[in-house]
Formats: sequence, C-alpha cells, structure tokens
Amino acid sequence: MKRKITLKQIARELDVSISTVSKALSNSKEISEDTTKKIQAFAKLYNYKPNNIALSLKNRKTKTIGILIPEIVHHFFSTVIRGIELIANRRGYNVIVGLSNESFTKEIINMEMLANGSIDGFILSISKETLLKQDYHHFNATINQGMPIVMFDRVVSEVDCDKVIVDDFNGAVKAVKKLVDNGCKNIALITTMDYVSVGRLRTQGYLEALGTSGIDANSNLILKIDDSLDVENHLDDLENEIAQFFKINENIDGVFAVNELYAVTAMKVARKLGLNIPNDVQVIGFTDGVLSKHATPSLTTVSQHGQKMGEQAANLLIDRLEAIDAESDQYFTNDERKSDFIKVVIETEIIERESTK
Amino acid sequence: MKRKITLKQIARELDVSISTVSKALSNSKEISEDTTKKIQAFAKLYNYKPNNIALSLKNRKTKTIGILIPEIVHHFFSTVIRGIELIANRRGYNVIVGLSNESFTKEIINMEMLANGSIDGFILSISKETLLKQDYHHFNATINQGMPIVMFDRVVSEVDCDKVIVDDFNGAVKAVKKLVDNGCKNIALITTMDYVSVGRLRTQGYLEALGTSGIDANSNLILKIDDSLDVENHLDDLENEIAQFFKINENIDGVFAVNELYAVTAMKVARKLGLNIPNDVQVIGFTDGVLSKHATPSLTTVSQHGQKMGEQAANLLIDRLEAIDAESDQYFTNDERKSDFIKVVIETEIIERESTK
DNA sequence: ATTCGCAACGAAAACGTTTTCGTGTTGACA
DNA sequence: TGTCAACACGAAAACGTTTTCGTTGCGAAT
Repeated sequence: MKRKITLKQIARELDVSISTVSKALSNSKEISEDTTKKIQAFAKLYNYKPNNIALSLKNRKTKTIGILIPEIVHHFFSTVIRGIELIANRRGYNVIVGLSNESFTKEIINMEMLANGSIDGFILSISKETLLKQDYHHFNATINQGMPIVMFDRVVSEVDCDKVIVDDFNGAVKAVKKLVDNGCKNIALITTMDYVSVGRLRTQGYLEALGTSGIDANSNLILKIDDSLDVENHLDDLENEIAQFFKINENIDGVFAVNELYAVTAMKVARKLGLNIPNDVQVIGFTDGVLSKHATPSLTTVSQHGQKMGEQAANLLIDRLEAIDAESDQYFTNDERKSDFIKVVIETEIIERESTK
Repeated sequence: MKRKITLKQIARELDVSISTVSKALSNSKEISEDTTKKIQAFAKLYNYKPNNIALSLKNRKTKTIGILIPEIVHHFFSTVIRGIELIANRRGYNVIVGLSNESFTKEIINMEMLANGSIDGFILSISKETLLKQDYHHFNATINQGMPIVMFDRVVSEVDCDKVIVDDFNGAVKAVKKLVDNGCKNIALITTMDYVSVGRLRTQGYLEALGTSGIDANSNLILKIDDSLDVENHLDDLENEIAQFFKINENIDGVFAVNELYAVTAMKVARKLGLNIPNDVQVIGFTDGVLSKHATPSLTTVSQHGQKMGEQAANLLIDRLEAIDAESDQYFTNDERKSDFIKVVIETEIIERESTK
C-alpha cells in the first residue's frame, strides 16, 4: 500500500526544489527541457495527481457544488440531480448532496455543514417545513457570506437568488384545457394543501382554465389532500379519501391531479367503481415519472423536465461562480456588484398517453 | 457581503496570536479564563466556523465519502443513497456522488476525480460496461493507494474489499417456491443477460427452486432480455417480446421476473391477452419499488431493502476508516494489516400483494 | 540570591499546492 | 575585462488550521 505521492517527495527524490517540480509539471518554460522531461516521466511513473484539498485551500474554491433537496427517493428530484451532475461534471465540478428530509432543522444543519468551505455554491429546493414556517434566514445568511444559491422548483420570493422553476400555472392550464377540449364537463382537481407554492400555482391554473372555458368552478370538485402525513405509507387512506370523493361527485368525467400518485390512485379508484378510463373519466397528472409511464392505462401527464431543470440550475450556478471569479480582478462597489438575478422558467409539455381520449 | 472570518482575523482584531485564538476556541486550559471568554464572545459574534478545507488538509482526511453508482433515476439506487446519507450524516460525514451512467470510462474518470484527496473512501456499485469488460484494475488501484472501498449489490470477487449484497439466490428461490406452493405448474422466468451477476444469481435461484420442487426446468419458459439497449425508451419492444413469449407458451401460469419493470410489463401483456391476474397467471418480481406498489393489480415482490444496504455499507466504510485512524498510531507490518474483508448479506423479504393468490 | 515551577501566551511547523520574487550561472557584446 | 540579459532554478509566502515546543514573567521555595 503506497500512499499518493506529493510534490515534495518527487522533489526530494530528484534532488530539485518543490517549485521546480510544480513548474515542470505545468510545462512552465522557466524550466529546462531536460529537467522537465525527467520530472514528468517520474511523475507519470508514480502516477502523480495533485491533491484536490491543497488546491482548494490555495485557490479558495473547491470546484464542488452542494445540492440540498428534501428527498432523494423521488423521481423528480433524482432527475434533477442527474441533470446537475451531468453539467457539473462536464464543467469540471463535483456534486455533494444533502437531504433535508423535508425538515427545517436538517436543512439548516446541512447548509452550515457545507457552507464552511466544502462547496462553492448551492443548488436547492426548499423543504416543506421551511415553507410552512416561512423562515428563510439561513438562505439569506449564506448568500450574505458570498455563497451563491440557485433555487429550483420550490422557490420563494423572499430570497434574492437565481431560480429555475417550472411553469406550474400554465402547465395546469394546458392540462385542464385539454380535458375541456376532450369533452369533459365536470373536471375534478386533486391537490395538496396550499403552503407548497407549486400546489397553489397548479390549483390556480386549474381555476383559470375553467374560467376561460366558461365553466363555473365547483368547490365540491376540489379535493385537498393533507400530505403532511406520510402518504406513501398510508396508501389506503388516500384511496379511501378519493373513493369517497368520487362517490359524492358521481358526475366527474375528468380529473386533474397535481402529482402522479394522486392521478394513478384516482384511476385505480375509478376503475374499482366500474368506471372506464378514458371513456367515462379522463385523467391527467402533473409530474411525469415512472408511475405515469407504466400504469395501466398509462397516464397522460404534464412533464416537468426535471433533468433540464437540473442542467439549467447547474449552468446558472457555475456561470455565476465564474463571473465572481472574473470580478475579483476588478474593483466593484457593492451597488455595482448587486447583479440582477435570473429566473428561468421551464416550459411544461403534455405527454399524451392512454388516460385521455 | 462579509466573507467568513478566520482565526487570523480574530487574532489581529483582538491583538493576540493565532494559536491563542485556536486554543481558546477549543477551551484549552492553557489560556486564561479572561481571554478565553473574550475570544469566544468575539467568535460567536462574528459567527466563526472553522474552514473545512483547511481542516481536511491538516488532518489528511475529509470526512466525506464518495458514492459511485451507475444511475440515480432508479428507485433502488436512490434508496441506497438515502441509507448512506442517513448514517453518514449521523456519524459526521458528507457524501459526494458520482454517476457512471453504466459506462466504464466515466466510472474511471469519476474515481480518479474523487480519489485525489476529495474523499476518504468509496461506496460503489459496478457499472454494466465494467462488468462486461471484467476490467477491475481501477478498483484495485485505488484500494492500493490506501483508500477503502465498499461495494454493494453489483459486486465482484476479483476485488478484495467489504461488500454488501442482497441474497439474490435465495430471494429468487423463495419467490419461485411461493409460486409453486400457490399451485403454479408452468413458471416462466424473465431475466437479463448473464453478465450482471445479480441476474445470473436470480436465474440460478429460479432453477434451484424448480429442481427441489421436482419440476423440470423448461428452457422455453426462460426469456432473456437484452438490456444493453435502453429499455426505458423502447418499452414497446419489451412489450412485444414478452407478448411473443406468452403466445408461444400458452401454458404459463406463473411468472418470476428479475426486476419490477419486467414483471409489470408481463402483467400488462397478460391482461391484454385476456388473462386474469392472479387467477390465470401469478406474477412475482424482484426489486420492490414504486411500480410494484402502485401497479394495478399491485405486484408481489422480493424486497431488497435498499436503504438498509446503504446503511450497512456506510457503517462498514466508516468503521474501517476509523479503524485505520486508530491503527495509524501503532506499527503494523503489511501482513498484520491485511485485514479480512466483511461480506454482509441482506436477507430478502417477500412482500405479498395482489398479483399472487 | 538563586533556582524552580507554573501560568499564559507566541512562534513555527505541518498539511500540499501555486506563484512571486530572488539569485547564481552562463554567454554575448561593447 | 566588465556589463547585461537570458536562462534555470530555489526560497518563501500564502491558503486556514492544529499542535508542539519554546519563552516570558512571577511568586515560592531553597
């Protein structure tokens, strides 16, 4: 077991100074061709690779970006990570992930753990608990320390930073319009509580689409699921709730659900009630994941393009990091530096499958 | 925007030496109570936190572990990550993830990128291409450099390291036995090509279970899917292949599939052919993911307990890292240090749902 | 009066780089 | 012969810590 070799060891072995070795390896023309070749050969032989930590310390940047998300066993979030990793790697960055598990405290702990030099910037999506508390001081604090943040999907106007969001509102509008165009008269909405902004926006899109289609919104047709409890492990509760909903509203001929789990469950319930999909009731869900693709019938969805979101977020962050780099040469007053933050909106797309006509 | 404060700045501000500040902050009794209090107050006021990179350089360990997996948009792998992150965080470690995307080259690039000081050890699962090439020199190389590796799920005997695997063989045996016990006479196997060890082991389990049940294996009932092509984006190919399979073998009354996608697709195909599940044909899949839980009918599966695998892997790695730490005090010859590597086997569990009687 | 011990602090090395700024040795040229 | 530039290299600082080993001053003991 031979540990990694360092400049110092090469220098000692070849009887030159550390600086000579360093320069030779970077092909500096300060060093003669002879010694350069000798050193490079030796370095290659012993498989020398510069130590990242030492470089990070010297350059005061780590070339790694921190991802902080609520949950990783989740199709959308993992897609985003894939996008981030793709771009990050391509541009020479590493990715370190922290999971908030939807908890305010874990979010803070994780941020502090990473903000102390481990990373150059954050890409994050806010936890539910944080959204509920509306306490965003930790975000602003780390931004004030000079660490850039890019938020995606679950964002908040109280924090000034770059953002990548999906057009929840228009996505919902498109979906509901499609149901209307397909002949649905009584379109139900299955959504979450309002504090998660994406749920709220999708609900607004639903209402908007009904309005412009000349259909009166009927509050009986809106089902708000309390997702503060762990839905995944209380599937039958969810099923029962939706079943009740269907029994009370027998006239439902279209369903728009704000996520695919609700949509798939709605399909399941409807079929148990003897309804045919898509003939008796058509269903569209938000979030295009594995479930939608492989359900029977397969589910028409509003795709969020998670990977694209991740790619955009990564590009935004790295662009900003490199801008800061370039900036540090010049002199800027605080006002000049106060850049305008970018908000990228990813367009949604309807993916038609078997659950609609 | 105020950058993070350093020991040096505190020292200058309070007109003491750097060492005094460092000692005061760690409550050394070398420093008088007065100065200690003064320094700690100042540090708290300016929210001093030691710089992780500097600490890493000094201590020659980063307190972060590298995860290298083939794919992240994958229920099983993300579950494992969740387990790793849970333990890592609890034990004071961060996790940095690299994706090989099933590519040999990306696997190597990623390893080299991380092995140069960024992490203390690896947790990884081998890419398909690497398994196909059977070239494992990069694993052995990093182990030889003193960096411990823990492999999970897709492991290989050619590399000497700790391993966490699921009992693929017995899991398959259990599943097929259950089908036999439930009255199935003609049990089909839908599997992958042999080079992925887990697929091979599950196939062996299938054969074993048939053998001990006194049923002759019929090679017509074994369907090997070529998953070197991107199955997710060629779903209809998969469907057609399985449909042909069913048409040729009309007597199939049970299906064991080595992953949930194959299982769910088999169910879909069977139903299109007018077969009832579970009355006409019963289905069990390996890998318990979202699909299994939410399919209609829901799928009976062999659960791999991904999160538990992640937790075990993390504990194994951190245990070893801390052992190395303690070791470094004493003197060991190479022979003495050659420790025995641990192989943890995670027991599978059959989760019964609607696709079996 | 000298020695001793202790309390309180500082200097410096070390971790592994890169980079700036010397410095000594050539050879050419006036 | 003396000057100067070019060449080839080394010393040292810096990044931010921790830790070892001084060093100082002072009261007590001999």
